[in-house]
Formats: sequence, C-alpha cells, structure tokens
Amino acid sequence: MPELPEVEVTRRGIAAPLAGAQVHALRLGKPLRWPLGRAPASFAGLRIGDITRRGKYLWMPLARQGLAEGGLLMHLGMSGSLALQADAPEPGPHDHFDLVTDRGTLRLNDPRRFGAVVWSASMDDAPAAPLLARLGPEPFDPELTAARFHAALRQRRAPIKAVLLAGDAVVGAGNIYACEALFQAGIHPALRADRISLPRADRLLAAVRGTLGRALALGGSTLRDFTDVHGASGAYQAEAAVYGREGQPCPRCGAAVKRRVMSQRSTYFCAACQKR
DNA sequence: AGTTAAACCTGGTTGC
DNA sequence: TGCAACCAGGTTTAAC
Repeated sequence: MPELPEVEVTRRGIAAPLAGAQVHALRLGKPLRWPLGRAPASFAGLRIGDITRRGKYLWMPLARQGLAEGGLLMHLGMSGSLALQADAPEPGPHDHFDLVTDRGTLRLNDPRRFGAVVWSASMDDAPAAPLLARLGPEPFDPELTAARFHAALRQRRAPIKAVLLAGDAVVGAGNIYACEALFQAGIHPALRADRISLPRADRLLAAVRGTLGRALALGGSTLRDFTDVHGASGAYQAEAAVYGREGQPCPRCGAAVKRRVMSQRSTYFCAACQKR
C-alpha cells in the first residue's frame, strides 16, 4: 500500500480527532514485523499528542499527566491501513492492533503483516531512532534544493529507480510514484543516478513533488488494500501514466509501456519518452 | 563500501 | 475445476 501520500492521508484522518484523546486500552493480534517492545504495562490513562509523519512512518506521542511517556512508531508495510471507528466491531482475522480511546478505536488492518507498531521512549531513542536515522530528506522540505538533491544523486552509482526506492536522496516515493515521477521527468529508470545532470535532477525533484502532491490530493492510490481512516479508497491509480499499464499506449507518445523487473520490483516506463 | 538478493506473510489472479 | 506459479503498496538483514 502505502507510500508517502497514503501515509499522509492516513495521518490527516487521525491527527485532529485523536489529539488529546485518552487511551483506554491496547490490543494486539497476530505478530507484525516487530514486537511492540518495552511498552508500559497498561495504556489506560495515556493521552495522545500530535501525530506526525516521517517518511512512511507515523509517530504517536503519548503522555501521562502531561508528562511525555513515549510513543508508538507505526508503519503500514505493504498492505496495512488504519481505521478510526466510534463503534468498532469484533476484530477480524487481519486486525492486528487496536488502540481503544475515548474518541473511538484506532485499528490496524494488515493482511500481509509487514507493518509494525513499536513502542519507543521517544523518537530519539531506540528502536525508533535507528529506523528514522536512515531516512533521507522529506520531499516537501524547502531545504531540499535541486543542488542538494543532485549532490546526493552523484554519490550513487545504482540505477536511479533503485536510488529513489532506497529513499536516501529523498523519502516518500515507493514503487508506484517512483515509476510515475521518472516518467514525468523523462528519465529512464535504469540510468545511473550519478550520471544525472543538475537540470535533470531539478526536473526529477519537481516530478517527485508533483506526483506525490497530486496523489495526496486524490487520497492516494488503492491497488487492493489501502483505504483512508473512513474506509474510502484512493483515486490516483486511475490516472497513473505508466504504473500497471504494461502494453498500453504511453499517454505522451503512444508507444507501448514496458515492464521490467528492477530492484526486485516491477518497473513501468516508456522507452521512447524516458532517456538514458 | 556499495549494490544487489533473500527474507518476512497472505491472498488474489493467471495459466496449465 | 484444481492446483501451481506468479504477483502485489516496503524495508531490514544477510550475502556478494
């Protein structure tokens, strides 16, 4: 599921309703990617603070009597989605985390269980800190200039598609949006990152921002599992130019869209429009 | 050091 | 119809 737009859509759906909410209980289902860790014995009475996002992670700070106690670092993996419901039904076979609060139940549904909910004393302590430390700059951070993005790309000899997925030059683009951004920028996914000129890096950064921003406005993409916290699907996948469109005409030149496996992921591109 | 496979897990779709 | 093979939004970890 969830690349940056889907995670941010999720965050926007829960941040305001849950700010200041009081927790009653936490319930876990089957194991997720990592165990919860050294969490408080009881979550009853903890208050939820301002939920933030870093890359594809969500951070929910929790406090008791106004004193920060720690928080939950959450990741939606490949197939996770969060829902906030006033009257949550009995947990289904893929509901692996519930946070019962006085504003409703926050529930993680994740069939493949690549997602995670991990307790951390703060974002600067383990286990959150080492996970967040590898993340590159946020795509909409004004500090991320074309020059800095270009400098980061010049450090990498791997294909630009792999570098975008790795997220150390910029976070947020997963398989769908990496394919789409490379198409928008007219860059071949197999091009070595260190061979990209400054003007092309500038175009690529703009394309990443444009693609993620557009997806955000459309509520993200839903291939199968993703829904926002009210259960609504995203709409971006319907206007993807190349992703999932193997054999269909390129919207720009009409040539058949190609699919090739790169970095263990299906990569869609137009060989005519995207130059090495 | 830097890049590339293997692993985690379930379920839907495709093809023989 | 049955069953095997393949595919899917991610990313840590181990192996070249």
